[in-house]
Amino acid sequence: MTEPHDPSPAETSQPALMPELARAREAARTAKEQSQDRRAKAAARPPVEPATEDPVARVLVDVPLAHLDRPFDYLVPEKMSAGAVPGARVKVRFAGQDVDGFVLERAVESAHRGRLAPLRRVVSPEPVLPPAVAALSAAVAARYAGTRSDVLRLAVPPRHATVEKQASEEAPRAEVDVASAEKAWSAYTGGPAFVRHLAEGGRPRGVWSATPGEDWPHLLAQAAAATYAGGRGVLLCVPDHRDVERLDRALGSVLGRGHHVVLTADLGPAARYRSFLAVSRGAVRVVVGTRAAAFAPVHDLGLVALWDDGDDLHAEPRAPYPHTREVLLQRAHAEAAAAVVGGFARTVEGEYLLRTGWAHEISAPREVVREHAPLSTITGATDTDLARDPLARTTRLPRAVFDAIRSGLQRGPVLVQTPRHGYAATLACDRCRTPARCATCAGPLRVTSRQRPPTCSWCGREDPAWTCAECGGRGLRAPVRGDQRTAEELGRAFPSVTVRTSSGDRVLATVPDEPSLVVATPGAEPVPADGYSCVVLLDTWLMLARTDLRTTEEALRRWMNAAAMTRAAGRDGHVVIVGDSSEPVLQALLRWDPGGFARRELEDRQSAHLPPASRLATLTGSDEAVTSALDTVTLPPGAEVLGPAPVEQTGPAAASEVAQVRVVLRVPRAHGAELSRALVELQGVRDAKKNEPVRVQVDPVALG
DNA sequence: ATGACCAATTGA
DNA sequence: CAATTGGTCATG
Repeated sequence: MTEPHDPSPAETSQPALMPELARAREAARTAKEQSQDRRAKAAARPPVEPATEDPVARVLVDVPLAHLDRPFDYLVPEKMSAGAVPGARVKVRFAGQDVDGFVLERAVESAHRGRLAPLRRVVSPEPVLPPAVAALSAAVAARYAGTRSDVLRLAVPPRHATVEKQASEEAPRAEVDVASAEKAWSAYTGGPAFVRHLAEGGRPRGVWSATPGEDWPHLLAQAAAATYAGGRGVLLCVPDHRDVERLDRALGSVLGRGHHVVLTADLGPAARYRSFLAVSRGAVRVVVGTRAAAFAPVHDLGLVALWDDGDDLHAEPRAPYPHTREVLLQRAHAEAAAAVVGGFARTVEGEYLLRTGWAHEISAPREVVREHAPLSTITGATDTDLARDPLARTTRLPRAVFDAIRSGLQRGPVLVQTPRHGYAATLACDRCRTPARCATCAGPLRVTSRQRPPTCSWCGREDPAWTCAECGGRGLRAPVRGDQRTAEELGRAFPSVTVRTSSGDRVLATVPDEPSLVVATPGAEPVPADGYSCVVLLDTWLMLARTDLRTTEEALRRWMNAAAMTRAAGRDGHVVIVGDSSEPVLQALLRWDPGGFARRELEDRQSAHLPPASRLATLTGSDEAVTSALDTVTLPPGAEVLGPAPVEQTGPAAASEVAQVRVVLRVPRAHGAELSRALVELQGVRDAKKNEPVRVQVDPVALG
């Protein structure tokens, strides 16, 4: 979506696609029928007096069908003229039903040949869908081959009438010290210039690699303040609620009270709508939130900021599955705003923005990074290593890890990151840790019951006589110990120390600056008051055992996010990585080189024709549905069709549902827009024919 | 989705 | 030949 977006022709209501046909049909009806029709209508409803000014409203109706995803014209009764402003919610009669809709614009006349139905009701004159967001929704729908009504469900929160009656509290006058904002960014090459540019009303775009230990909420708040000082609005999106709270506090301390609002889905309907209205009314122009905030109608948008863009929480799980990064970059483009995409790690998409020159790099010189980085070491931990280490046999921890934890506990809190329980439920060789695969189809082996031998989760064959293809080993192990088990073991190894766990739905926000052990799953690490003295990354090989498109990138991101909480080497901060030191990704972690890793990863992806160099889309549905969709669709030149292949069923509903298959469509990135267009057309045709639905996903975030 | 319309198909 | 079913088209 970074390519220039042409204003969609679908935006304006067009004459009926086949006017001749429409006229012929009209003529075919007898004059008698028509006059009866009119008389019946006139009798049923008193004639509406059209508005004297702009009596036509172009309305986007809320129907889920792809071929109805275009504006329809309605007559505005004079009585509703004042309320039916662009962006207002209305009720209209559509195909014999009362449906919800948004007024996109008012017009003097309609290109529609027939009689216009009047608006039924103005639900509320509050302009909740301003033109910029309407255009954004159209662009996102087009990009993800979805419908605008689906996107609008994500973009406009449900109305709350009580809240709407209340006035929004206006932000006070801003007093911002731009010099201190520049100073906050002085560790980064080009940082102060970037901030100055923001304050001066410019639109710089940067991909920011934060140094380890960076107080990133403070820096984002300073960038926001600089933009705000120049009289413009700011939109900041972060992965989860804890990050929102941190950034909320940072904005409060930099901007003062009342200058920003928090906008997340978990605020609840009333508070969410209150925040939304404060923004849409222009009372407040700095917004921080999760992916639900990406569409917030910020006035005079000057900066969009995204933290940790690799976090899959930025991927919307509801159709059409837009990614916050793409939504924000589209906004930066369309609304001429600056953009910053930041993180400790760098995504290949971030690297691609640099490669194409769309954004420039904001990172610290090598010596600054070194100054902030902890001391990092890698220690091996295969069972053969452990067997040679008597201490490891009793504590199940390699000696180096045990020593590092003991030493770290002298100086402060110690974090142990362990892969999530069930993160990879597959089995692995207990000697070399190679994931165990089915001899017949190479699917992953799992243990489904204590009584049964290991079973392939793809083809279902049992494999009682498995041997490792790598080392010939015959022993299998369930690779995940889980955070609870790890915590118990550490408690026994360090009996006098407090052990806390943070994972799943029991996530700790912070941890005090005193000796204690914290066992956390990736992404759930509590923020230490003054840095961890030591961070241990357990079972790194396990995170790399997945077969997803982003396995390596995602693993490095999680490790860097944990390692970034460690004190600098100068303050005896130590990261111990348990894994294979020959792994290039662990070397990148050791050297703290997110850029180098992203460059290599992007090259690999380009040569393998994977995103972001290529654009992928998946079609999922029953075998028949997917096959017929493939017959119908007109793909752009050079498109590849991979599959169909059966989809691994997951979740509780899996057993009851019909078997699903999936095809992957792939085109060079330059043809991405054409692919999306083709898929929109496909969905339109299929919906119109009432075909069995096929799920279309453009740029799926995970592809196993 | 819902409904209207037309043509082809089925049943007596 | 009427009743039924299925495909196509339109929705303002």
